[in-house]
Amino acid sequence: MSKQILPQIPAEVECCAPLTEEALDVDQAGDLARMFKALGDPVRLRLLSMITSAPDGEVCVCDLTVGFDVSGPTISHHLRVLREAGLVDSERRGTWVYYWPRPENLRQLSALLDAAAPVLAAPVPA
Amino acid sequence: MSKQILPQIPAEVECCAPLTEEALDVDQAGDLARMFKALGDPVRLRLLSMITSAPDGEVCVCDLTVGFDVSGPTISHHLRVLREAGLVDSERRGTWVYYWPRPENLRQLSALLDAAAPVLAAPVPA
DNA sequence: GGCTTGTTTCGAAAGTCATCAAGACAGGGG
DNA sequence: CCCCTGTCTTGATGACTTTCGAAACAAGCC
Repeated sequence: MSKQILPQIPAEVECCAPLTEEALDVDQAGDLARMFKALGDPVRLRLLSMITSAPDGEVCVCDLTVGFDVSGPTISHHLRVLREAGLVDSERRGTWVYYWPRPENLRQLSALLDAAAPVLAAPVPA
Repeated sequence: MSKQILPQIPAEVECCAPLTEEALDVDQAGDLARMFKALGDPVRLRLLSMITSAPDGEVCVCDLTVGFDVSGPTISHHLRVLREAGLVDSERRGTWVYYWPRPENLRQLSALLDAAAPVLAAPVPA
């Protein structure tokens, strides 16, 4: 898995001017938006949460298909989107395929949003 | 839907772990996915970064339209998506409209991603 | 009142996405 | 070797998104 036939896994995006100091440039915004877009679907968000909350640090696809009202191919499609966005990685071991998170990219998104939330309580106009 | 084609997980075994974890439930995933989806566009990400990095804590729309290759109506559309997702808020004051961030929701997303990034001791399979 | 500038809404064209069914591919076991 | 189960790819389709120009709305100024 993680086959190179499919292009464009952001290996690891350069880190990372704090959002509070300077606005994103166009290239950064493109890479980051692809990761956020991958999170912008309820099925994918639940899949990721199941992957990241697995006690073993990885999950078999056979455990992911239960509990969703969508077909197997659709799950597979969403897992591919998550993988190509750089949020998870996967590997076939024997009969089953396992997925695990890529913490470096998840943390990058987290740090970006944390920096985006103003520290001082904003003097919000009424 | 599609329940008919989901084969029951074989009674067996080591593949299928408990799966009774604290994964997101369906309602949470829907709300959160709407916010992530709003971030999943490069133009919106740059808009948000300009809003959150503003020294005054807010930005006039007239300052946001410069620096983008898209038309005014398109900027307005993206700002509305960010506002309806709960990531920013806005107000008209006289001639101009101002936008500012909503830190509580930005921090919620940040915390979610931070929790999703495993504590790095995870024995990631080779 | 009418003009000017800033912002949003409307309507439409082009592109992207989620989803399914059907079938292909991979690996284990008879 | 063929079959069975698990997972992925293909191809199609309906829904949604991005974007625009044109028009509407809002507020200030002559």
